[in-house]
Amino acid sequence: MKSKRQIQKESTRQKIIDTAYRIYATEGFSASTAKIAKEAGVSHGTVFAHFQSLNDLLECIIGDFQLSLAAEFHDMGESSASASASASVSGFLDAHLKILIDHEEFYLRLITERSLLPEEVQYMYADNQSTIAHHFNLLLSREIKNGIVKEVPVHMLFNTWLGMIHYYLWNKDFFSPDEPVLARYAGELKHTFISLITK
Amino acid sequence: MKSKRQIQKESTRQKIIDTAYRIYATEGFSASTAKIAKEAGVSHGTVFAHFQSLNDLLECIIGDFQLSLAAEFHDMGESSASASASASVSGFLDAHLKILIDHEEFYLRLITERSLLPEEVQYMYADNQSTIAHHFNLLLSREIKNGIVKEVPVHMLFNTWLGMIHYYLWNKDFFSPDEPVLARYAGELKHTFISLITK
Amino acid sequence: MKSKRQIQKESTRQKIIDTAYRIYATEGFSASTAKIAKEAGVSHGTVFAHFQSLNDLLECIIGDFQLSLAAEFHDMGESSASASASASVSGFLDAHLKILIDHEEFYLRLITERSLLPEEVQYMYADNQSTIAHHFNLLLSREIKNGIVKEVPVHMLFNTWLGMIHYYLWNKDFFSPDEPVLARYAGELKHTFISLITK
Amino acid sequence: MKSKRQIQKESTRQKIIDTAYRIYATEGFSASTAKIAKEAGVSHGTVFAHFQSLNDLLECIIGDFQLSLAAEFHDMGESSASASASASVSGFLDAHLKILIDHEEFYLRLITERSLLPEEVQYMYADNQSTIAHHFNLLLSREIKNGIVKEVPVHMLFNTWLGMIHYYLWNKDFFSPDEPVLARYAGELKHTFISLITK
DNA sequence: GATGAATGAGAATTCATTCAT
DNA sequence: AATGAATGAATTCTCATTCAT
Repeated sequence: MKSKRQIQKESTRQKIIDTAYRIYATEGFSASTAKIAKEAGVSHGTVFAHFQSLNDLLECIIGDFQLSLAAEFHDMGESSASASASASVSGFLDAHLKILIDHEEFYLRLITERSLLPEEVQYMYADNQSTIAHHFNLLLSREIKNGIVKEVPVHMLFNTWLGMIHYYLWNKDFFSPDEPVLARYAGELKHTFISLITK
Repeated sequence: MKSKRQIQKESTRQKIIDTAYRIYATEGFSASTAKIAKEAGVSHGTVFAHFQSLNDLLECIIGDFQLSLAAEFHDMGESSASASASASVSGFLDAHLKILIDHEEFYLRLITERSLLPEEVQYMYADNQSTIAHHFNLLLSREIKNGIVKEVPVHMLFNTWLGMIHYYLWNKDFFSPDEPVLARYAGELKHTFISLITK
Repeated sequence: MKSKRQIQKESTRQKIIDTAYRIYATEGFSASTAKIAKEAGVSHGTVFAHFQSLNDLLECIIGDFQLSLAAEFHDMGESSASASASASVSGFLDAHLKILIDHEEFYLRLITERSLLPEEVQYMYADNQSTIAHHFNLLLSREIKNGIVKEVPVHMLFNTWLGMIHYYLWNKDFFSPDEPVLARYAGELKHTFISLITK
Repeated sequence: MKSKRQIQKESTRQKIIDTAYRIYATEGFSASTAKIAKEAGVSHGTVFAHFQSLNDLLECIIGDFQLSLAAEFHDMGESSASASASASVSGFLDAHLKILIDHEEFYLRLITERSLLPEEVQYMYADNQSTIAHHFNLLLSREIKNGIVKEVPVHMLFNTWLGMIHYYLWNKDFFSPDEPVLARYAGELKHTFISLITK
């Protein structure tokens, strides 16, 4: 049972988190704490009442993001596993792309402005990738055994796939400066990847 | 025949450039001009005596880097063209990797922090990539015609290759925190890529 | 009812304003924000917490000054109008001089360094002069009609009067280096002006 | 007999002086020594080989200006004295205006940016005015004795005249922002002044 | 005598962080 | 718990001045 005060506190904290997420997604991680406070409708000091430092805030925002992404990846894995027989690599790639497309803006900031982030945060996502890697690898291993996919170490296939996606995100300004990149190139990316991995 | 003063001036300029290059490579492009001056053993003002502004310094350092990289890429293309008949994709990938391996640290910063850099510098990057893409595509087109490489649009092959490399660079801390990544994974990357693109 | 913090904030702001006013009056408008902060007993950053920029500070200080001067000029006009029949040029000049005498130091800086000030501030000056010109011209027009004052365009009479005053202010160091000029020469200035304009 | 070296030296000095004068006239006294050197076609250090400090340069430039102005005023006085009988106040004012019109640009900088100048220089012109004042007063005294000009202390008449002129110069941006003020208002100024001083 | 590279003391401004309220 | 005024270190950049060449 939470006291009214605790509820209030958590609501404030959430307001800060939501605002920070939104501002970071749209303006990048160099946004000032003062701006976040203002947009969140709280005082500047309140930010530091909830987060010891800017680093803490970043860790929280980015950590939360990674967690929610991980959860989506997990669900994705589950659903493809539950429909195991019919689970296809194609369907998996679609699901993966969909998730990234849904969070492109923030994800893009994360990979393009990584150097602005505190060290603790910079590599958080590493853990995260393993969830998706796991399911991906299961699926691919089966296809390799079935003789459909080339006999390439599955982790390399995964890295190739992620490399392609990140390359497009990272060069968004080149590929698609004014609208989301992933949605635009999803088909081409998937098609190329499948062409490459199949015998 | 240079006067002593000209030599000294160029030496100072070079000290600044070298120091800036080193600091940018190790700490990233947000290093302050004051720090560069201090490490170079010159006064803060001297930096601005040689470069009108921080942007100018960045343009110079990054521009020089891009130019030297472009020159190396060009030579690489030439040598593979001169040995045209025997020119192999494999050799090309080796050459490409070698160049990047030689400049890994700075190249890593460049691709990691590109979005934080002034616009003028960002364009250089794009120009540069097209040089290598050109040679790469020529080679691959031939191999496709020869029926060795899969019929995938060559630009996608290029993007896949660069994606892989950048992915490993970008995740250096995960793949190889204490030593250069590319040297370590060059073989695996090349092998994977060739396995994928060949029929 | 103001909270303690509001009072303190305003007190700090006032400290900055007062100090800036004093320093500008004594040393001119090229005084640095650091100096103002130090003399005001606040940190340098505090100046920018209260004023977005140096320009804003100048606008505030000078604007306030102009406004208070304008108010005094306005009152002066009113009182001479209310006593319309008996309103004399002589009284008007006395009132005008009195106001300037009260603010001689800052007014001197304003007319001496106007060209160095940001544009926004420069316009204030012009507006201000027109207020006093208006009342002055009304009075003089009547006297001209009455045949007391020479038939010279009233704007030229105004310019002559202001020219005389500004000339003495501008040459304070020559006329009266150690004490206010206007107080010292008010009588002579007024007497000369009246002698000149009367037939 | 000057050695070649001395001649060279003086020529360099003169180049600096001429350039400084021109730049100060057109851009104001905040022009940097580096710019003056560059425009003069000499090295930055050369400026300081000829003038111990920026202040020295300013003193020289402004001093020279004052001297040449004084010389012109002196000649003006002589010519009006030589033609004594026919010398008129009107002619004198014309001559005075003409000299100022010829040097309006620099003179304007001198009176509008005085606060940027070192103290030693700020009041130089005081001495200068006495030359013209002398002739002016002689002429006016005679006219007063002749009953043409009002019996007002001649120094006040002089100050009034100078006040008018300075007022127009000082407010050039208001009276005539894009072309010289004095030439434009010379007639009006003179006419007003004469109207005022005559009985 | 002339050079011009190097200097270093400022200049305005930003911003995460603190703490009395 | 929330406030927000105050802090001060850090940033880029300017410029008169010096001195080895």
